[in-house]
Amino acid sequence: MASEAREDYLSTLNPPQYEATVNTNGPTMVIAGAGSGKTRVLTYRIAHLIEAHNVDAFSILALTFTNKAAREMRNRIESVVGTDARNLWMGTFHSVFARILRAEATRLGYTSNFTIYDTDDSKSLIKTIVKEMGLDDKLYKANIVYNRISNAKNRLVSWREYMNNPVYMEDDTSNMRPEMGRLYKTYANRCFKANAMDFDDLLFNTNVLFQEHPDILNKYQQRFHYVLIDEFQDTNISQYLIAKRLAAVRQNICVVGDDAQSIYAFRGADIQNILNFERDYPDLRVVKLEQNYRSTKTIVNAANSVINKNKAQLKKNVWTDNVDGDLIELFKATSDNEEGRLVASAIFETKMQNQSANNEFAILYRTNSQSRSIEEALRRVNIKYRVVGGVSFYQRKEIKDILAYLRYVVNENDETAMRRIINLPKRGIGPGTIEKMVVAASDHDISLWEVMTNAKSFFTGRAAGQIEEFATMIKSFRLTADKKDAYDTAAQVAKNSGLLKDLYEDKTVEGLNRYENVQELLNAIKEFTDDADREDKSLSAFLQDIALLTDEDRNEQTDDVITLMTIHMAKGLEFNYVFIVGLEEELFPSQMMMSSRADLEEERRLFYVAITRAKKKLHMTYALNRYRFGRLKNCEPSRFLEEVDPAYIKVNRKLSSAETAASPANEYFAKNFVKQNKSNNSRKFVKPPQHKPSPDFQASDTSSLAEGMKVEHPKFGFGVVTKMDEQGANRKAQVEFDQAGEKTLLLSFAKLRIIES
DNA sequence: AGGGGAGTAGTTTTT
DNA sequence: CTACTCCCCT
Repeated sequence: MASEAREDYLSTLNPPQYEATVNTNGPTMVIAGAGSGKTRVLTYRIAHLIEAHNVDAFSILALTFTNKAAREMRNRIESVVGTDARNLWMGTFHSVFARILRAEATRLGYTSNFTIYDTDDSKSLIKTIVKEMGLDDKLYKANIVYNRISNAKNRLVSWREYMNNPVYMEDDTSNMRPEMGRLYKTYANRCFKANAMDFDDLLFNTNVLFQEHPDILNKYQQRFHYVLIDEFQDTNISQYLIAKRLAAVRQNICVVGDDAQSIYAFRGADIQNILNFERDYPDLRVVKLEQNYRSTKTIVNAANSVINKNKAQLKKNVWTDNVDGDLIELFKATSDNEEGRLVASAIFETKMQNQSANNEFAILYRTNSQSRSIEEALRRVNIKYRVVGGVSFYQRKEIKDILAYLRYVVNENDETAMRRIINLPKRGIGPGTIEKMVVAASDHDISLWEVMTNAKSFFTGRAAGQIEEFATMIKSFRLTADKKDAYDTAAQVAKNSGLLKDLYEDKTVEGLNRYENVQELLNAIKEFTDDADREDKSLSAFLQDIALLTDEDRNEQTDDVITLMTIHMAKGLEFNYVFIVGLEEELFPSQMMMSSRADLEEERRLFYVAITRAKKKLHMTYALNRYRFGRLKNCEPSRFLEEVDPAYIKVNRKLSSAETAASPANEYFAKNFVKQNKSNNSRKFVKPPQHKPSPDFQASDTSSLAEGMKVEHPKFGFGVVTKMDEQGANRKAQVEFDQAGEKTLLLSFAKLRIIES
């Protein structure tokens, strides 16, 4: 089977795909539209390196964004080149460089079994520090502080540079948070003392390592002859610099991405990387993949009509040879509950008509909290589903509790883990006592662990004895960990710590569930130690193994179920039938993303990603009322709905409720969308009168727009402003167009040329 | 120290 | 609506 693929993998490629696959040397950038065979190119390129150029798999470094993507790519390469694929250095940035950092940890003053803090760990440490420094925790919220530090690290700004940078300082002062720099410093020092790195440190410290230790950089430059990066649009500066340094000698760097699908700017991803890339490598080979093999013409064209509204983007023309397909169906619901019912019945109908399986469907939303009403509706009609994401297994409290024990057994300096477990189950060691320990440690300039082992000599009271008892227990766990494998240790910890007993005695439904979860964790550890191929079965090895895992690495659901997930989670996936729900202002686009153009464009890219997940048919829904914070709020349809070329949309009137709130957007729909109650498959539709913008059309500055002015709109033509609605960011104008009738336009968005004042 | 009750703030996305 | 914090009482 593999040999067959071996022979003709090249013949299946279209010309640009072929070009991107066989030109393996020198810097290359592949701009790949949605569904254009991006992964194919990447996998075949690697396969080609191994097969045709006899490149050693050990010298190829391929970096992806998720573990899942790495795993799938490795499997696909394996099906072409065989087991050689296992020798590839392939994984997420975080996992690959965590591995390198472990090997070189001592050069940076860490030990090789350093702990990796996840976001929760980081935030709880920040909370502790804010409290210790006596700062207002309403002002210095863990989220805000964490994001600020994270952004700095992702731009490679150390705490020292941060505190010396007047721009940051002024920024913080004007935000009433002048202590941010000190928090960054303290947080960084505490992580270091705890022998711990957070997610951002894994990249930040790799940069430090390569910068300050040229011999190490050189070693890895010699090792990796080829560097490939998937989802390049999602990389941040820190990640880009690592890759650039590694490829500096041979210049064999290949990046694949789609600027239109960049949806992680909030996490530091920088579209600028794509532009910098062209600047950094003048003799760059750029290949564009523009043919979409995934979706119908309707879907591809509708998606294009949306993404074209963005200003910041590379020129690209995504097209397809596929059939026209069904129109996009738009449902209006009166409430989130009705939205769920509409979706459920549409799924039911589609299944009946097309004999389609559950796993051909996906329901996509902006926020996880939207799944609830949908789930209820699906349950009512007995459609099986699974919710991807949300609280993952490794984030569950009971799992984090056990893992904190295990982490503390491995790393006695892990302060965050210690704080989590020292009074769990209750041992009479409260916040006051912990405070005393911290003071004693800093007074005598010793570690917390040293204080704990001799608690009675530092302070009196009943708690001191409890602490020593706890320390003794941890010591016994460490003895076990030294001699036995991960499973034996974990089993002992679960039993002797008292955690398992506490859970066992809780006979509520949730309690039972938690108990089962812990058992499942123990099973996972057993599986780990039973793996014959594994050399290191220590607890430390297990913790390293799971530190960067996320939920989807565990559930290999092959069941025939519908998938519910956020749009972010859906990136890279495809489904025959896709439902995008909750298309309402302030929800999608999210109200937190409406204040700047850049943010709004990111939301639009997110919408683009959602649309392009669909192969055969797309449904979109919005609700006029929705529960938020337990209160019923009324909502307006999303502006994004207006941005889809109406030619590709069919408004479903049969199912939508009769009365309409008189919102501007509703009027827009009433006027612009053609009602089509029968013939689902009809590809004929009446286009609304389309205006061709004047050749010299240019959007004017609309800040002084007033009633009575004559304007031109690129699509609606000429008209007169009949009413202004001045409301800060949501400034709107009502315009009576000669051809297209009356429209309400959002001025932050609509392009208008003022013809006459 | 810890449990219970009242009050309050928060929901954007994730390696 | 829920998860978290604060405060009071034992």
